Amino acid sequence: MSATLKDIAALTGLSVTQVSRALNDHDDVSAETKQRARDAAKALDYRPNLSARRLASGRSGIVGLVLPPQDRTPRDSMFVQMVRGLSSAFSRHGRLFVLHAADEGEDVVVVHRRLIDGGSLDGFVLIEPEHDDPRVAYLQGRGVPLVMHGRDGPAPRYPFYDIDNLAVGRALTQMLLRAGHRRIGFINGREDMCYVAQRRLGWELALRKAGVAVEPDLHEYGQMTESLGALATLRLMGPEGARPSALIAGNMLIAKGIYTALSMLGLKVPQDVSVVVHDDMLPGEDLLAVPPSSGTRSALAQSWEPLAEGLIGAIEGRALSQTQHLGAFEIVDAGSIAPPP
Amino acid sequence: MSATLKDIAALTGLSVTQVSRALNDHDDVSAETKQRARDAAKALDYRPNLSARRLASGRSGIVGLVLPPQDRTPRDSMFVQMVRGLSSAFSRHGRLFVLHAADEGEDVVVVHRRLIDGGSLDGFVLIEPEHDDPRVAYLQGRGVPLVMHGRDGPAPRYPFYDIDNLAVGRALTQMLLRAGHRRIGFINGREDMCYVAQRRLGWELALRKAGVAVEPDLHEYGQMTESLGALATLRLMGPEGARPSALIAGNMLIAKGIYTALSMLGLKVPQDVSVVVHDDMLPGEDLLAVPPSSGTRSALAQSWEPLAEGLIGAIEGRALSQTQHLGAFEIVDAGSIAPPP
DNA sequence: AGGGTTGCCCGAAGCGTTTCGGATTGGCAA
DNA sequence: TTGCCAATCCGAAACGCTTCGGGCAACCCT
Repeated sequence: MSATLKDIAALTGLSVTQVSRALNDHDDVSAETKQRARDAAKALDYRPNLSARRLASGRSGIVGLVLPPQDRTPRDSMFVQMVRGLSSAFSRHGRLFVLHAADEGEDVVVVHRRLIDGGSLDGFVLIEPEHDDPRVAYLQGRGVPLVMHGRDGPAPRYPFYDIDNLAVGRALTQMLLRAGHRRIGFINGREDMCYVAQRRLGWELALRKAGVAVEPDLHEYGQMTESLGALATLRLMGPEGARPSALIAGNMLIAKGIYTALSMLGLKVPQDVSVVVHDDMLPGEDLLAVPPSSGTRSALAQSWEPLAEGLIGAIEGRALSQTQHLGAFEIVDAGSIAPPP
Repeated sequence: MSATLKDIAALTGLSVTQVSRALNDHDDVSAETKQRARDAAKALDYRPNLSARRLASGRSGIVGLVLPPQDRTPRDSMFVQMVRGLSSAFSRHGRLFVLHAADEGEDVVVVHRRLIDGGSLDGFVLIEPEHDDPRVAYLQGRGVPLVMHGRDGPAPRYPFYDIDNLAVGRALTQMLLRAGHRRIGFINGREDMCYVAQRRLGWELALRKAGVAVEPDLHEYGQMTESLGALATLRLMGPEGARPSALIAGNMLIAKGIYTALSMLGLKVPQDVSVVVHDDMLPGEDLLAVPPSSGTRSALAQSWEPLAEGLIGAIEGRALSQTQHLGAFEIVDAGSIAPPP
């Protein structure tokens, strides 16, 4: 079948040992030998057998992600984006990235366990951190490398890539405060998501710092969909007197819902209501209909490369500080903010 | 770390050989021994090391699918459906299913090759067959098992799961012919998809058999989207005289577009135009707005299990006839057909 | 009783790789 | 000369599993 180390050894007259060390760039191999081994490898179209490598060394070069079972369609296209991005990032680093969808009703931890015990995967990308995530506990308990997309708390003890969501929440709020708004509604994401809590905290801090009382009724949790945006807007905008004069949208879908609801209510942006939004810049999400909005912006697409680097770092045993990355976000002004009426 | 065969052998007093054979249910092991081995395995929480297994036997128990790089978002949610379905089906059969997204600009065959050479995957699920598919040629050339979702030609020489798309095209056409229609438009899928060609053929055959001349202008190819449905409808319905009196939609999205366009034109279904559609019964595709339509119906969700069985059959060397499955489709009457005006 | 069959079991080899410990040089200082 | 060091190399063991070939009973048939 495929060429093996033995074939290269035979061809070059070296020993299997030395060929292995040469190809893996160990440092007790002369430059000339390394070259000879590499040439022969190329000539024979050698591909290392990952199973054998894994068996001997404990590393297979394959990493993976387990898709939680419960999620529903609105996020599907994001998952495909993610898989594409991670595949590509890991492949640039000579690793293989692979996705496994957990079965309905299957415990996610058990799935990870199966993948590890099978002896096939070197590490995992985790998404959607929970508070005191059981996956983290399990993987760390077994000494299996992981990297988290997002994080639980400001300084977790695992590799991660995240943006400063507290700062995002604060920035969005401050943009509105600066325009003179005092009653600022926030239509956020699911309550159990860590980044959602962070953004809410940012909102609260900004309000307090501006001397504005925090009204919990002005904050809405929910699955980040267009209908959440619309329904929550209708609710917030209900009683004329207590209406917020500005709204923060957790993402573009929510913003879309907000615009729909506001137009139903006959309210104009920004004359009647100001709107800001955090934009993940997901492509292909049929958002042509959404008017340009001010707010914060940070491409989710830029997280795959740092995630890959973080996981590889963890696998290779680099220090925690080298495997934790914080992404930046921009502030955009697109004219959806005006002083309160 | 994890328990090995040796541990079980030590615990039971059996040899490693016999334990291996017992757990793999070979037939020269007594029932009692098998039970003893299984009990010990459970007690020690034994999980076979897939790398070692693969190395020794050539099989890892992992199968996969390579996501072609070019596809765009409308299909994303279907991919996630598929990954979920396949994961679950294979896991029922004790296999691990895994997805790898090919990188932009990467040759799909090369990706398959990497996966095989790594020595990690036992076989592949292929989707979206092309004519003389290079992936099939490559995999068959290397003796790697595969199963196709769909097929190229009526009786390909590889395992597959498909429905009889020629019959679907014919059935849809005949439903309309029986109601008296003679000018029947067909808004189909992408020309390079095998099933699209089959359905078109069914349309042609039905028309000819009914003594109706085939007018190529009444047939439209394109990416199966709502906008294709709408645009193609506007085109077909343009010149008053040559209008078809009935339309066939390749899937529900196209049907949605058809309904939108017809209502823009002020045409009513079924009084002015009859509509039939093939429904893949994909959940979560925001089709609430589409009126119930007559046509054919076949749940895509039912293909994952036969696909899994087909691939496993191929891996285990079963005969081709046992690994080729044809799914059924139903005919539904939902009142979207009337005699031509 | 001899020969064949059947049922159950085991030792050892081998899959392709990494890695541990040592072996072999040549050069250079003592 | 001797001893020592660095630079290179190699043999052999190990990873956990499957499988080939054979062994040893116990049984049945003639």
